[in-house]
Amino acid sequence: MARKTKAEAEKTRQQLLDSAMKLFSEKGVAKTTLAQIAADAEMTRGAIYWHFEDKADLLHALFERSITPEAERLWHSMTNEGADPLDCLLRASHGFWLEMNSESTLKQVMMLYRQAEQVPELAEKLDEMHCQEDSHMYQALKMASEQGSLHPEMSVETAFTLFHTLHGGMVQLVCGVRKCTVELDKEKIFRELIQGVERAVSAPERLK
Amino acid sequence: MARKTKAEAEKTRQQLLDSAMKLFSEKGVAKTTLAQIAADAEMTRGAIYWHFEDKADLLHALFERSITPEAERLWHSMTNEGADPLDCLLRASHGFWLEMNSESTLKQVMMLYRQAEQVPELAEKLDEMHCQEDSHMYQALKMASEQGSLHPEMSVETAFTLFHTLHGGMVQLVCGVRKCTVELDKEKIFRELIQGVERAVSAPERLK
DNA sequence: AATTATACCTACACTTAAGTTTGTATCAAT
DNA sequence: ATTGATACAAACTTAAGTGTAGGTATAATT
Repeated sequence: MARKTKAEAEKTRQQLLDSAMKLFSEKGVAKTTLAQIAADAEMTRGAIYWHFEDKADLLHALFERSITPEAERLWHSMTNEGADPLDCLLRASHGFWLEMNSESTLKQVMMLYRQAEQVPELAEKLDEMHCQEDSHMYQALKMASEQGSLHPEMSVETAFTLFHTLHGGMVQLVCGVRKCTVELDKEKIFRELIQGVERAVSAPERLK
Repeated sequence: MARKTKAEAEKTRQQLLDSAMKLFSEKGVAKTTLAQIAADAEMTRGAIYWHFEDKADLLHALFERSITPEAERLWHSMTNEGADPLDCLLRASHGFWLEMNSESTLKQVMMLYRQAEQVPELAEKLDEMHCQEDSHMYQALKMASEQGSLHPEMSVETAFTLFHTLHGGMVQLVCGVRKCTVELDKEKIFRELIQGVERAVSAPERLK
């Protein structure tokens, strides 16, 4: 076997990316070898080295393909024009948690995020994206604060930290090996959690 | 150079553990070689293989030395007999965050926790410890609930998840490569955060 | 139809880090 | 004082994974 048409070549490239995404997010970048990826895609390492320069380049390509779009989708849901900014954030968080808890690509992407921390090259890129996300969230909270939606003893920075930390914790809870002893109805818990967070950040008068 | 007295040998063993702790928590277990550890301790790998069976055994010894004591210290602070359980938890969380934010051994230990996830051997042991911690936190919250300290729309499970997730998020925030764009007065933020969490979980009448 | 560039596969060389063996200087005990 | 056990160092072996050079069949180009 040998040369294929351009379309076919692109298809194998995508398969390689699929397999890489699967294995990287499952076992981590460090513990996944190029041979394993090639095997999963029913190719050889030769194919990988044809389409990508090396392992880092492969990871980079994965970012370009799936992560950036997911990130954009995420913060679009946070900044729904017109609507109440605090409400948006709460809804977005709720949606985020629910989606993380399913077998979504978002979850896979988040798994990759964690793995990418190890690779300095990509850690920078991640930081950039995180900065943008953070900035959007911060802006939303600032708007909420200016509208008087925040609790008087809850500064914008604290509210930001609360959401920020909760998100990180959720990712860890779902993606991490860290099993939680207490298994229960996630849907209900997430709903109650959001309500709790609302009590934490909202101005009293906002909680009708 | 060669044989030393028992005291001296024990000293090098401790130095090896120190160096391992330092490098493991800094760069991760996978990316730290035994040669680097030996070099940092101004020894050779021979010394490591004398005192420990292999890399995993070295990690295991690190756990025995520092992690278990730290864990016990932690959940003792959560279950202060007599005092209001919810108050205990809130105080413990506050202290945890403050300590995590300094250059404490607790922080190093938490860094190790994250790294240990990669090693299946240790992941189990970690799970055990986490289960105990979880169990203690859960019990404290259950007591609080029975005393009517929890908000009517906040189940024990949800409160548990909130603390659990916040803790995980804090660890990630402090230990992770994930830099936070917004730098600010941590002391103030932590204080406000705890107050926020209290509003989230407490029964209305408890917030005099 | 002949040629060239593409899209791989195969095999091997190179690197890195773990693990093992051997050597050796010294402490401790007889 | 000799001997054996100890506490390492240094050299060697092994294994795994990366990177690369060469081959090859076929699509694309002329």
